Amino acid sequence: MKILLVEDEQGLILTLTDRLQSEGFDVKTASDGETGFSLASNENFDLIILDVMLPKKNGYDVCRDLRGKGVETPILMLTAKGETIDKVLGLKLGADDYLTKPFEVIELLARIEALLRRSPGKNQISPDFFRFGDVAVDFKRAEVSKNEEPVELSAMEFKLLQYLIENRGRVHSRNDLLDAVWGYDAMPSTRTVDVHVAWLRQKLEANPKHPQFIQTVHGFGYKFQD
Amino acid sequence: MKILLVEDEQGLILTLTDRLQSEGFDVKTASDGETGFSLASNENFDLIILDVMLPKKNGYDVCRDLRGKGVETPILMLTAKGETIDKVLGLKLGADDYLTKPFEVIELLARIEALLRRSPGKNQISPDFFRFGDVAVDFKRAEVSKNEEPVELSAMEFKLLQYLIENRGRVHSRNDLLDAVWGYDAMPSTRTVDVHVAWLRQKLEANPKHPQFIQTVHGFGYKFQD
DNA sequence: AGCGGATTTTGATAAATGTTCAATGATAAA
DNA sequence: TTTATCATTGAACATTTATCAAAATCCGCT
Repeated sequence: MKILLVEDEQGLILTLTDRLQSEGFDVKTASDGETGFSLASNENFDLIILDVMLPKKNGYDVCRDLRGKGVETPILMLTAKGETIDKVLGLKLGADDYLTKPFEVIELLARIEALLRRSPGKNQISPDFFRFGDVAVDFKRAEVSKNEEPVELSAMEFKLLQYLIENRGRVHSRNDLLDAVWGYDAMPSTRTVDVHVAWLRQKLEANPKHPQFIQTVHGFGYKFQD
Repeated sequence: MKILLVEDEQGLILTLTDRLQSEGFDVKTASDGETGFSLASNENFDLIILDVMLPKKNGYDVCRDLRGKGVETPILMLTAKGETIDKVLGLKLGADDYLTKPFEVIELLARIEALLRRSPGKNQISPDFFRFGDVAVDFKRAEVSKNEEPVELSAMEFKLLQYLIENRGRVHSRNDLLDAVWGYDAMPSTRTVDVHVAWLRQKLEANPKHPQFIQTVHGFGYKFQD
């Protein structure tokens, strides 16, 4: 589980990062609003912990703008004491929960747990469904749609897509893909994978020339990133 | 499987009803909260799809009150974009899942399947009558007619048709079909299924060369889609 | 049991569809 | 700018599916 912590108080960052990591979370931090916003919009977190008072861009703005961009990651806001009115504001802007400083770390953990538990789909064990951009993939039915329009994928295209999605975030060399998806044993070198990747981009990406999800990692191979 | 759809947007009602019915569900609709509530409390549904914004009584209230009355039918809430906080509220009130508008219909289908799979008494009742194109199938009598003219199907043809219809929408590999319809254990490879499919198409499709209902999914197998 | 017709299976071949490969041009790193 | 890597294309190639008819099987009947 990946958590983004947006907080400027150095001490709190250390305490929380430490504790969260020891709870098994993968933690990234940003110490100002702008950095937080860009991290949150470019990477897929399971939860965002967002302080209200931040340099450059305050928590409310970050929250509102993320929601405006369609980011649906649960957000837990941290407000300073006496900002009662602001809690409501935070919730209106799309936050999912809030916590008033100072707080007990254990309470934070409890709320995190609650938020992660109630975010459906995210913590699904066997994802038989996946959505990215305006593409929807149903693994059970071997069906893909884009903006409600069914997209026809060949069997290989579908298998490749499935593999990339199931192992998203990681880079796969062409050979790994040939091995994992095609079952070929280290065929010397070939453009087969490239061609299939190109087809997938053609059919699924908004702008195939500049793929947003099916990315190439120069010198290494390909990866899926949402 | 009976689904109650509580939604006030006429267009969405049509789209969803249509699709859900073609997936084999028995769909009833209510276009305001009160009607939805009374239908849900008086009849036994397997699933309720509940919009949040509704005339007369909003989705939250419907959800809370149904749970308060002891109705345990799984509820899938539809929230408008940006109502993030409301999702949580919905879950607190006893909803089982939610989906944010706009969504891809196949995502809704996937979530419905997941919810139904989770729910206990999932003994599916297969209808004893089915219609597609100008074909009518009577499962009880094992009779098929096309344009009122009786069509003679052999036993195997009929069983295959029935299986495809009862599991419509899903793709079945030849082996799955051999297993499910013929009861053969993974016979190596055979043209049996193909031939039977061809016969069904010959007898039932308007244009057997370009089947409208009994479709082939290259690389995967066959599926029935209406 | 044996016969005859209907049904089912099978394998061969044709048709449709999907995949691979190598050449070429484009792009990114050094 | 140079070099390495990647994207794209179309034609050759491979696989999968449709169709057909012969062979095998099943089934009701005597």
